Amino acid sequence: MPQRTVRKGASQPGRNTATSRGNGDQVQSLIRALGLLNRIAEAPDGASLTDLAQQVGLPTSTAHRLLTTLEQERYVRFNHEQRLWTVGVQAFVTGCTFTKTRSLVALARPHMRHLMEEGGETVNLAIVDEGQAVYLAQIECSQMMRVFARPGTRVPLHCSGVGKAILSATSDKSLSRILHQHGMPRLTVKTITAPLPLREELERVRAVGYAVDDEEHAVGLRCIAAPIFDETGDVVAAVSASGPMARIVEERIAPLGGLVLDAARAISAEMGATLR
Amino acid sequence: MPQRTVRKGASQPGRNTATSRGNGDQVQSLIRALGLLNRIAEAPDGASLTDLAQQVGLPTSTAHRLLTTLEQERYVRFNHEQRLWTVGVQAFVTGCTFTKTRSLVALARPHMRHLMEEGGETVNLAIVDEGQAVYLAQIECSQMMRVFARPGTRVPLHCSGVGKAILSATSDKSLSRILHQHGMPRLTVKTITAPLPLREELERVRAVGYAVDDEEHAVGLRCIAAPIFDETGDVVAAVSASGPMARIVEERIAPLGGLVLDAARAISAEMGATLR
DNA sequence: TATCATTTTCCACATTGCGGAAATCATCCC
DNA sequence: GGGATGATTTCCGCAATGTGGAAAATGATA
Repeated sequence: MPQRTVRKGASQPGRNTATSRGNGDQVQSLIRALGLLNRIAEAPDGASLTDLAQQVGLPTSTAHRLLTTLEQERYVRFNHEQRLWTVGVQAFVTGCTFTKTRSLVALARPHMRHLMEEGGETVNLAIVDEGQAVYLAQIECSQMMRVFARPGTRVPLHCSGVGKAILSATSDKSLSRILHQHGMPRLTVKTITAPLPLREELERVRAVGYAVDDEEHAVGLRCIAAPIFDETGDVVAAVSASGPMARIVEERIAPLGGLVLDAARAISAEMGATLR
Repeated sequence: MPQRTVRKGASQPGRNTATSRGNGDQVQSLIRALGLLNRIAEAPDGASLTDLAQQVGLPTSTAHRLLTTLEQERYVRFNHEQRLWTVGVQAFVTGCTFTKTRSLVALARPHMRHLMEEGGETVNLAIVDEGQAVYLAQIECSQMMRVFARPGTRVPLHCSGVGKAILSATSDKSLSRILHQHGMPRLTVKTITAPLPLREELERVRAVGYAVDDEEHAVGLRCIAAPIFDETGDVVAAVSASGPMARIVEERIAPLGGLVLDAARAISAEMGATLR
């Protein structure tokens, strides 16, 4: 008897009269295909069919069928020489329209540019999603040594400038939930990895208005960030200016923090937030 | 008897013994879901369920089921107030990894930056896909008046700088196929809308090495572009510098063209192309 | 409150997606 | 070159899954 993966709905096994179907059910093949797509996106230089099939727990034939369908629609590409699957053009085209729908990016860009010019450092914009930050846009500074933070990248909240800025304006209940869900993995020796020190740190952030990430995410990197609010008063995003420790020295933190805070406030204001 | 959309394979209707299945068949529900996703991406500010269902030719119940599944995986978002579907974060995250896999972007960036600094205009990188150009990356200049060309946007080849640069290095056979497939829609009064003048124009492009888009795509916009080749000698992309007519005056075309050509050659060289 | 226009849920039906197995294609090692 | 290994691609019978009509909920409009 062929073993079938049962639906999420978890109907009693054995019983399969038509009426036993769960209610909140979704399209299986689509969920599986998107799972494959996510895995491909996670793999830095592509993944092979067998790897992918194993990762998502599907027989290769099924995975192959889904992949070729995705390929037909140009959401994935198959490199015949290397026999690796990578993300396709159409996924890029579709994905890029995300920022178009969020007027946030359009509103923020001029302020980000201004901040880059005043502060002289690369400026990033990130939004909150599922307890993580996602970089949306970047204005690069013209220095030789620059910070890399590709739009579309996810970063943890507990150990990044934008993350701490966001958390500083998050309710304690949400904070606990996020920490519980994602934990506090250590990325560098300076990463804060316990809730209590983090809460103390967030208290400091609230006091000055901006967060400082001091090599907590990557060695040699300093980052200053402030939260952005929407018209309901909720945090929706954060702006940051970041650069190498060698350039953003101790004395520059306060003035740069002021500039970042100004930019964040200006963007919040455009979003319809009432200044506090 | 419920009417079912038949598969691509086009087996004889009525006959549905197991053996009648076509060979090149794909997963229907996935194709439909991606179709919906594409439509959502095309709609500037989101689309309603009924609109979407109508556009892709599906009953609303089916469209709704697919959409909620896409939503569950965060590939689309549903705005409850406006009752509109828009592209979701995960589509953005996945789509952004496309540029990571193409080392082209990484190789090109430094040269693009250099070109922007030398030329003082916004620099774009676009690749060829299905007879169109897709903007991949942009380095903005610091002028107040800047050109907008969002990465992920598709543009026609016959009426854009990058497009003409690409076509200038395309075989005549491919050129005919592309023109036949996409036509030559008029975007401005200056758009070239007939094959013969275009071929003459491409001859001029080949002679000087760079293409000039003189308000053919958008009024007031001038754009200078050159093709990028890979190690096999095929065109894979183009770089461009673009700005307002008022700034890129007649006398600047030649020097700027030289800079653009230099950048394109440098990137081609990094891609392993042998200079001609 | 009544009417219309959407969205969401429900459910029987059979089409469509599934996966084991076999065939094909590449690559490596003797 | 042969043949063994590991991957991809095709095949095909089975029934689970996706489908779409219709009805129920929800919301907007008058």
